[in-house]
Amino acid sequence: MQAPNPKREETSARIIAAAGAVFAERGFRGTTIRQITTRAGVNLAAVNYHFRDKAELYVRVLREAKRCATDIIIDDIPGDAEARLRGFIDRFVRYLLDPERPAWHGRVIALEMSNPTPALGVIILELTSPLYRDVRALIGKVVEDSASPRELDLFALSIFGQCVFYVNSRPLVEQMATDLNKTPDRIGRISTHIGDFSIAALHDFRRQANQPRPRAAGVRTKRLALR
Amino acid sequence: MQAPNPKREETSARIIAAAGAVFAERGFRGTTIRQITTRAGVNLAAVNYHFRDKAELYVRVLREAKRCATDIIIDDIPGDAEARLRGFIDRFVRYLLDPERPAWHGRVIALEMSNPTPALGVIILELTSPLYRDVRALIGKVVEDSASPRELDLFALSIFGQCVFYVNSRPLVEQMATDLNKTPDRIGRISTHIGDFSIAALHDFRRQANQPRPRAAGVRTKRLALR
DNA sequence: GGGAAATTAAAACACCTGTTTGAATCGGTC
DNA sequence: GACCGATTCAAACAGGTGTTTTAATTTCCC
Repeated sequence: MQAPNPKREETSARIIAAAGAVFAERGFRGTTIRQITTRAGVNLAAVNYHFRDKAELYVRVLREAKRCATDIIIDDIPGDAEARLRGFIDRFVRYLLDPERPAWHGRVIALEMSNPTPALGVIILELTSPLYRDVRALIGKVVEDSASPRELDLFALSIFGQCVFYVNSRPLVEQMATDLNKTPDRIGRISTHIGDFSIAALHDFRRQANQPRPRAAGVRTKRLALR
Repeated sequence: MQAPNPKREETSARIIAAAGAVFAERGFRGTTIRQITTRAGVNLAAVNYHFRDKAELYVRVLREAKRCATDIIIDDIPGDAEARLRGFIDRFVRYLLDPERPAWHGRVIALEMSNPTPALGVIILELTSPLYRDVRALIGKVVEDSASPRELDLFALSIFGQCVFYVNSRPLVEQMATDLNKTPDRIGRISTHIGDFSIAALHDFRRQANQPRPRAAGVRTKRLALR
């Protein structure tokens, strides 16, 4: 009624919703247009009519996932650097795992990163780059600028890695940590843990950086003679 | 010459090598038999002749990756629990990232875990289950049995997550941590970092568990009012 | 209600997929 | 050299893929 094409919006939305779910489950290559249209309850040709082709539909799905990720921005989180880092982790984990939102929002992005298509560069990196940069800067504040750029990267990757693992290797998580999945506030529990775990490691790094003589010389640099 | 079927062994091996590389790059569903046979320089029908079908070849590839992962076992690593945990992390990271081995060994398993096929249960979990169990027990020793089963799971997942991230989200790692990839001993640097990061977090947990009154009450359990 | 545009529907298209076929070639043995 | 099983090869197969086509239907405006 409001737009010149009322039905168009509806079926487009239904296709995107169905496509998001299937893409998140089977990846771009593993998904067929017939799976999408069947799930959406629309005709097979609808995808090529409303979107140009399968690739463009995929881009639209990624864009939608990206759009819903903008509220992860950490500018509005109050408190000191540590609290803001905890806040980011909480939001990020919820974005990835919260069943309230369409389950595919986080997973379709994680899948695209582990199995990239040409869409990776134009969409995903646009989303992750500022996020990564902000988190990296935040970590720098937590350790009071005592880390080198390379160390900042390692810290950031450790934090991202912990978060993404739950959605990227879900079968393993569900198989191994069986009683964790039964926890009532599972997501909150995970988020709090990753925050505790990471903050503790960063504090330890800052402490060792501030006292030039490490408490146990050689421990941090000990390399193992293996293999 | 040695076996009753000299050529058979050779082309089988070439197919497995080529298939491993392609499967690791594009996943099971995204890989075509023609890609494999072209890369291996063998006839198209060779796959169905030497292996029954594509699925069985995939299982053989996973089995090969699993076979080469057996030397990650941590029984033979000397030292205390902390040193053994560091040793495991080092071996695991090298298994995933070391370009010396066929690059697909770790990645084909990581891909299978993020995008499972029916082969997941019968191969991958056979490999990861004992690994996970051992690491979990090792963590228990590091924190001197002060962690609940659920907390042990969270710790183990944090460590695995950090390691797997580098191979699972490789595009992001390469794009973001640019100068890390230029580091000469990149893999050793990563392994050492994950060890430091995790051990520090575990030590902090043990310290707080041993002194019943936490140094800053409320910090560990503080939940953020976001969204 | 008539008519033009937008949308849906069914069918077909060309192409690629995994797999099979049957003949050609190779390897060693008598 | 002739034989025979094992292996390779080119060709073809049935089925599924993304996409296009063409007609039917709906929607909205006059």
